[in-house]
Amino acid sequence: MKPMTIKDLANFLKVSPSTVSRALNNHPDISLEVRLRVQQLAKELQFKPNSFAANFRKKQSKLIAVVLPKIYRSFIPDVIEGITKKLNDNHFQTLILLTEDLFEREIEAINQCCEMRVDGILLSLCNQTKDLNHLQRCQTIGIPVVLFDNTIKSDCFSSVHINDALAAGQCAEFINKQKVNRVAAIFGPEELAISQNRKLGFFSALAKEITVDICYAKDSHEAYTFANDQIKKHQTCAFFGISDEVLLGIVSAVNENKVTNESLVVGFSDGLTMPFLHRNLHYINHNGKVIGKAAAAQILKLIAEDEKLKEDILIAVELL
Amino acid sequence: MKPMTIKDLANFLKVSPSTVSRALNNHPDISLEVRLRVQQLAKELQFKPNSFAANFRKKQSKLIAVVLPKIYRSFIPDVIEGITKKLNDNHFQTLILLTEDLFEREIEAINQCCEMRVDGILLSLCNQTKDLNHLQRCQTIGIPVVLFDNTIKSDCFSSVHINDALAAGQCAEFINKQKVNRVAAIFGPEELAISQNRKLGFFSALAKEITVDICYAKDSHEAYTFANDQIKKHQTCAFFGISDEVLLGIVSAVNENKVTNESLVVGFSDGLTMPFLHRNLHYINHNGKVIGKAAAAQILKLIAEDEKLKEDILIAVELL
DNA sequence: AACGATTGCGCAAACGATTGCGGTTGATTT
DNA sequence: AAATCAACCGCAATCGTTTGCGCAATCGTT
Repeated sequence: MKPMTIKDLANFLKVSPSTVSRALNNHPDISLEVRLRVQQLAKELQFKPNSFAANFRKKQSKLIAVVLPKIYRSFIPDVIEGITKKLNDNHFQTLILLTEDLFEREIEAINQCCEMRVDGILLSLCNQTKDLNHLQRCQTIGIPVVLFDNTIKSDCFSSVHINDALAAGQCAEFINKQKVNRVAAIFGPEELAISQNRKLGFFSALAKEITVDICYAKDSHEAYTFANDQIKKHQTCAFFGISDEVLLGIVSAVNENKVTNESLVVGFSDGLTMPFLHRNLHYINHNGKVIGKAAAAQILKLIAEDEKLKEDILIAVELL
Repeated sequence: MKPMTIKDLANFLKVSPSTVSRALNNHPDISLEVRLRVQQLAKELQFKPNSFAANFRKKQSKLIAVVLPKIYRSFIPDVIEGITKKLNDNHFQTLILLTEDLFEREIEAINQCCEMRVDGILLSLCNQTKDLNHLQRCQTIGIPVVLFDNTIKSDCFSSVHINDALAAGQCAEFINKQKVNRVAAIFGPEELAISQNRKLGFFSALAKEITVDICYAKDSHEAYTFANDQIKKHQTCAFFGISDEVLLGIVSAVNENKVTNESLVVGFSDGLTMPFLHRNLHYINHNGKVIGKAAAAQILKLIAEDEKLKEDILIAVELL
């Protein structure tokens, strides 16, 4: 059955289509009486204007694309929830594009966004991405972009993340106070900006007399192996982990070696899984929902404003 | 700067807009020569037709909505990845709508889908949902719907999930063989279909002489508390957990009571986190990616077909 | 050579909502 | 009483692409 159009309503009510349109949009030109009559019939008939036609005419999609490498088990789900909630409240919808951490797929995704005329892009870069040239097209078309989570420096695009160096420094200072003389620090892939920043912050704050064993782990398993080795070799009992995935490996090794209670584990976590597994875990609460909301808020701001200005937003975190 | 249109291209090439359109879509009516000329210029100028206009005209959005309660830490991220990958390969995009496990929000989401004219809906019900009346509108408009994960019986809509009862039965049989006489079984919220099905399958397969202590846990913490109690009360050393979240609570309790090595843990898991934390874990590999792909494939099939037929798809699983 | 079939392209009408502009009322002002 | 003005509503163009139909040119057949 062919769906109703604004014309059908207009014919039925003996008014013009333009009047129906304006009435439905609460345009002040339409008298209260007519407006109510239109709106009521629309409600009764469950009529909704074809948003295709409207968007086409108004040149807006009410769509925000979220482009990211993959939906890791922790953090990212929260980010997405934060984003969609914020966007929904403002009558925008969330589109998910996955790059699988491949640069070509990122380019492709960005192009698709342009073709679909999304109103904005929230982008978490994949690790191979070294520059932002592929975003030029967005700039010329005028699609605002906000970088989040995995970002690189840019003087064109807004970004949202936590102050990684500062937070890692807090972790180091906490370890300083614990009177340990050796710590195993496990970061993510070395080329990641996030790894670099946190490493810098960690080292510049850590007491000089503490020996550090470093590892760059790409997953839980590598973290586990390294932590296990360190325990066996040096009886290490203090650990720093850059993410929930890494922390999982650490805690697994600690448990298996039955040194759970003597061990101190510090790192970045969303606080939803890991504290269950280790009572002596101290973590920077890396709350995805907050970041997602902030990123969404920023893109909405950019859409609303005419002159797009860059703005780097730092989310405050605390050590729990 | 105003973006290029098909007319601009046409003027430049001294052909009609219709020819450009057909050339771009590889319509056989257009000679190879003209077709190539058009396509090359389009490539050079990075021209992409306005998909709004095209979709509007063709009455299709190339959008599939995924409607679900929330993005839990495990399983769902994989489902989403499976879906988007499959859809992307077929030139569809993924829209995420979160219901927060609220029935009103589910209705709202479905309505939004109808208004946006999505081409299909993948729906995981929220727990309050008791019937499928709110999907009627989709039926009359002709938007295909596929239920996945959390579903209820329906004779109109296709569904995709694993054979919960059978899989739970496999778990029970495994426990039967282990010569234990007591097991703590932890399910999810009692009203959930998934809980009911797995419980039924589990009990009908479990040896009669084994004593079962049941709990319905809504999160890791409740599972932990119950498991902890059971260990203290009955020295329970065999556990069944319905999900990764529940298993996390179990393993946490087991570890804390230092009965890790003596304990047997069986349940449903995606196999990505839990096997790390407990070496003696046997699990039904509840692979989200496979389910996501199957659901996406089904919705694509429904879109392609003219007469929408219902089909319940059972994903095979194995005990690892 | 005459006639039907095929190929290749343009014309113009959609698709459904929005919106600038202009026209019709009736009320208010001078 | 004429003029001014505001309040309301309709006309028609518009957004950019697709597509049914028609027309001309070319091709092949008897």
